[in-house]
Amino acid sequence: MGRGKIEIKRIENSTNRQVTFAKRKNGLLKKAREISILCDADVSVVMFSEAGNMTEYSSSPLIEQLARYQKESGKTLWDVKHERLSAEIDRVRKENSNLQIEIRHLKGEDLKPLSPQELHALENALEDGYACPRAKIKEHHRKLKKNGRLLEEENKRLSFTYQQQQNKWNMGAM
Amino acid sequence: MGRGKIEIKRIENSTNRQVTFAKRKNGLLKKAREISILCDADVSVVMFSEAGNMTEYSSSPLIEQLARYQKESGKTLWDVKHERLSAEIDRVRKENSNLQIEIRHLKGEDLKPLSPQELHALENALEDGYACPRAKIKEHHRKLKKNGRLLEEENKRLSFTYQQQQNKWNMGAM
DNA sequence: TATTCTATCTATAACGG
DNA sequence: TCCGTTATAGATAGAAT
Repeated sequence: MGRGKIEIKRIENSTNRQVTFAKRKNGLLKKAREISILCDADVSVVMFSEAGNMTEYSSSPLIEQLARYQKESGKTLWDVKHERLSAEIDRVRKENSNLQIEIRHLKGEDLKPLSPQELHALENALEDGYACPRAKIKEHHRKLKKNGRLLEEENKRLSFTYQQQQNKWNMGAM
Repeated sequence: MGRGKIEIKRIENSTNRQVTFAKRKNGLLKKAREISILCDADVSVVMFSEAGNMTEYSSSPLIEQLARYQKESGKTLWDVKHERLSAEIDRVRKENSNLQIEIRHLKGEDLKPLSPQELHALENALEDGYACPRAKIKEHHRKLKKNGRLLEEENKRLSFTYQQQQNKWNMGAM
């Protein structure tokens, strides 16, 4: 819905991502309210933006819905919490370590333990679309500098114009 | 949306109410999935139909989102015994997210938000010592292939020697 | 009761300020 | 960043099956 169709995958542009979040957040809350009213259902929605801001909607106190959830699902949220949290820490730590390895590989370090298949995948990651990152960075940097120069020039022009204006006024005042 | 506009109030006809619940439930779940993917957000939805049937969607384990909810909202859903575990998860998650950003930068993506200082640092990371990772990878790959060939040759030599040995023994036994 | 159809209504992507 | 607008994609009410 919108001027163009979009694919459901992470929006790479951070500004667009935030804008879309704000819009869709409201849409989701509206839908949640509507279904709870229309169909006499209990609905809770809890959302965290990337930045960690929380939004919640709950047609009845969340705590009650959770109690109900426990009863229905047979999952004892509180009791097994410790185990699940520990498991999650393990998982996230492991992910962390994998990410660090990936970073080393992208920098060309620690390649020895890689299988030929993995090396191929790594080469592809660097070739397909990404080309040489260094070149991309340099180009981006150049662009920034260029913009910087343009702004400086504009600045000079403006202050010159301003100076002329001042001079005119001063002349008039004499 | 539909053949006619409807007012947002309890649907009195019980059959319609259930049909509408089934349809809108799917719609809500779809929207929840979409926003979590598009905007990299954590989203949980818990719904109970009138009949008490539960449906849940959670982009990450519900338990964690509840822990997070508790922290953000200041509402105590249960004992805070495990706050340290939650804090640790948050910490490692945040680190993960930073690592993912670093990976994108190393691949030359998402450079726009970087300050000139950060760009310099990134350039240095790629230049100092690491050179062009792609070249390094290729070289490493070449070496592996070469080693592979050497091992093959060594293998051939060994099996030839072994064959000779066997022949000798066979001769002796006859 | 669940699914399918489709006319119609709603949400929202892209854009402009 | 946060509105408002508009064209278009998507959701769904009502009906049929």
